[in-house]
Amino acid sequence: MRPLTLSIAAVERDTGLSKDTLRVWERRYGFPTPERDAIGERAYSLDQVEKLRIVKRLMDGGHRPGRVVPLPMAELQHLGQNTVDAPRKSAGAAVADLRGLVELLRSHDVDALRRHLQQLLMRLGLQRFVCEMVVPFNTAVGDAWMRGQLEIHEEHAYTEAVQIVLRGALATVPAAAPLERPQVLLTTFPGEPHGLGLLMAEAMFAMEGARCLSLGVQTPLWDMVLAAAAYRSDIVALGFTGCMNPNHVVDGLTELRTKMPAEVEIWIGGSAPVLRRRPVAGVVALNSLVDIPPQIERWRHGSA
Amino acid sequence: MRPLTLSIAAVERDTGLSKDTLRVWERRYGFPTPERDAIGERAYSLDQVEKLRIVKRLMDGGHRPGRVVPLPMAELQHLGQNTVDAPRKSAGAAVADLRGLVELLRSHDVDALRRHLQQLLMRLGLQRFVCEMVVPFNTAVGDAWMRGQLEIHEEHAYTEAVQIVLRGALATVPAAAPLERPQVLLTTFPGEPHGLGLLMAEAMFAMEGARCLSLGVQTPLWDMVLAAAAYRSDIVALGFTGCMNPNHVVDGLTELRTKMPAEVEIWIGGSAPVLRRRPVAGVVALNSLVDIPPQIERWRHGSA
DNA sequence: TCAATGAAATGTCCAGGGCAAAATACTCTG
DNA sequence: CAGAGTATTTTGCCCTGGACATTTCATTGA
Repeated sequence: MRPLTLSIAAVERDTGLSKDTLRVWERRYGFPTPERDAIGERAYSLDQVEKLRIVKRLMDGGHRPGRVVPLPMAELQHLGQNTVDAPRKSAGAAVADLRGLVELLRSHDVDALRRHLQQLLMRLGLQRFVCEMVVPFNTAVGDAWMRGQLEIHEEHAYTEAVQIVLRGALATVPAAAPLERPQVLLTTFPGEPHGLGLLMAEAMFAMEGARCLSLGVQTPLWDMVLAAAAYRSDIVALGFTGCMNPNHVVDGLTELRTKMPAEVEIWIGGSAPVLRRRPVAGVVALNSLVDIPPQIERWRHGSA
Repeated sequence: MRPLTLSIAAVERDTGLSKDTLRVWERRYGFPTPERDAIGERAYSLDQVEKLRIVKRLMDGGHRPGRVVPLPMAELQHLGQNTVDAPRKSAGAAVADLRGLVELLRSHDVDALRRHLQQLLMRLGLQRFVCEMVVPFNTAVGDAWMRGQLEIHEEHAYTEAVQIVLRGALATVPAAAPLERPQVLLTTFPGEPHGLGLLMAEAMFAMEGARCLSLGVQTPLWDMVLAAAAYRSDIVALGFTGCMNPNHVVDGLTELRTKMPAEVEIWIGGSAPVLRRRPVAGVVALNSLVDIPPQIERWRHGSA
C-alpha cells in the first residue's frame, strides 16, 4: 500500500533538505543511498527519509552534518535524548505535566487536550501559561517526536489546539487604544511557516498593553518596511524556528535592518539556534518570551 | 536603501518559481535576464522579480509560460484584468462591497476591518458569510494586488483579520458529539502554506454538524493516513491554492489515494486550477464551498 | 592562555544535456 | 464537418560534476 520509495522532490518537501544538499551528501558522506528508478532518477526508501528527518532535527539543534549523517539510527536517537535532557530541567512545567500532555496527545482526544490547556490557562493567567506551560510543552512534544513517541500528526493536532486556546484568549484581551505605544508588528520571514511562536509573543505583548498587529507568517522583507510605515510601528517582532536556513536568517536581518528606519526596533526570538550564535547589529535578540515585559519597559523608558 | 538585486534563492522564495525553472526560462525565453554579481551568480532586478510574480499569477490562472513570459508588463496587466473580470460578476458580494473592503484595507485600519467583517458575519450567518462574502473578498483582494492597488502586507492583514473572525465564530459553534458522523480531517499538503481556505471549509463542515479536526497546514501524506486511522475519520478534506505545483498535487493525491483505506473519502477544494483540469480517480473535487452541504448529505445517505 | 593561520567542512550555485508528461497542432476517417 | 488518433511542441524536472564563499575546526606560535 505504502509506496516503497520517494522522489528527490518528495524528500525535499518532507525533510526540508534541499535537492542540492541531498545530492551532495550522497556524494560526500555516502548517505543517503537512494535506489534508481526506471529512468535513472533517485528513489529514496522510507527508512532513509526517516533518518534524514532525524538528522535534520539534530542539525536544527546545532549538530553538524559530517558528524551525524554517517551515524546509525540508534546513535542518532541517543544523541537526541542527551541534547534535550539538559535544558529540560530548567523548564517551568513539572515533568509529570509534560508526560501527561504527551499521553493525552497519544490518546487522540483533542477535546480533552483543549480542555486541559484551557484549564491551565485559567489557573495561571495568560503570560504564565505561555511562558511556563506552552514553551516546555513545545519542546516536550518536539522531543517526544524525536524519540519516536509521537507522530507528526499528533504534533500538528497539538499545535492546532494551542493555537485555538491562545487565539481565544487573545480575543478577550481588550484591544489597546489606537495610539497606545509601542505599536508592535509581528510576522516571520518568507520560508518560516511556523506561526505559533508569533501567537505566543503576541500574547505577551498584548498583556503588556502594547498594540499588536500580526501579519501572519512569511512576509517579504520589503513589505515589512512598508507595513511598519503604514501602521506606524515602533517594533517589528520576528519569530524563527530551526527550519530556516541560518544564512538566510542573518542575511535577511542585515538587509532588513538597512531598509527599516532606524527608529523602528527589530526584535527577534524563537528556537532557531542561529539567533544566539550570530548576533546582528541593531537587532534585539530575545532569549525567551519572558524577556518581553522588561524589554517593553526599557522601550517605554527610552522613547519617553 | 533597498537592495538592487536578489539572488536566485531569494527569487525562488518570493515567486514560488524553482531555481531550475528560472534558469531554464532564461535559456529558452530570454527572460528573466539577471545581471551577474562579483562571483558570477545571477542577480535579479526588482522589476524582473515583479514581472515574474505577475507571470506566476497568470500561470496559476491557466496561462502558459511560453505565451506570457515574453510579453511586456503592460500586456500582462491587461491579460490579468481580462481573465479576472469574467468570474467577478457571478460573485455573491456586490461590487460596491468589494471596493469598500479594498479601501478599508488601504486605510490600514484593522480594527474597522475586523468590525466590518464581524458585522457581515452577524448579518448573514456563518455559512453565507463564508460563501458569499469571504470567497469574493479573497479574489477581490488577490485581483487588487495584481493590479498593484494593494501591497502584500495589506493582503496579509486581510487574511489575518478574516482568520480571527472565522476562528472566533468557530469557537462558538457547539462541538459535535464525539460519535457524530462524518468525522472530517482537514489539512493541506506539504508545500501548501495557506490555511484560510481550510478554515472556511471547517466553518462549512461544522455548520453541517460534522465533527471536524484540523491538523493545520502541511501534513506529510503518510501522517494523514495515520491521523485518519487514529481519529477514525470518514473524510479527509484538503485545500489547494495556486502556489502548489500542479504535478505535486496530482502525484500526491494519487499516492494518498492508494495509501488511504478505501472507506475514507478524500475531498479536495481550493483555488488551484489543476483541481478542475485533472481529476484524480477516487478523489472528490469540490468546485466551491457551497458544494459541501449537499456532499455531506450524500455521504450521510451513502453510509447509512 | 589566547590569538592567528591553515585546513576541512558545508551549502549553494552553475552549465548544459536529457527525458517524460502534458498541451497543442495536425491528419485521417466516418 | 465532427471526432478520434497521432505527431509535435512545450514545459518542468532531474542528472552529473565542478566550483567557490563562508563558516568551523585544529594546529601552531607568542
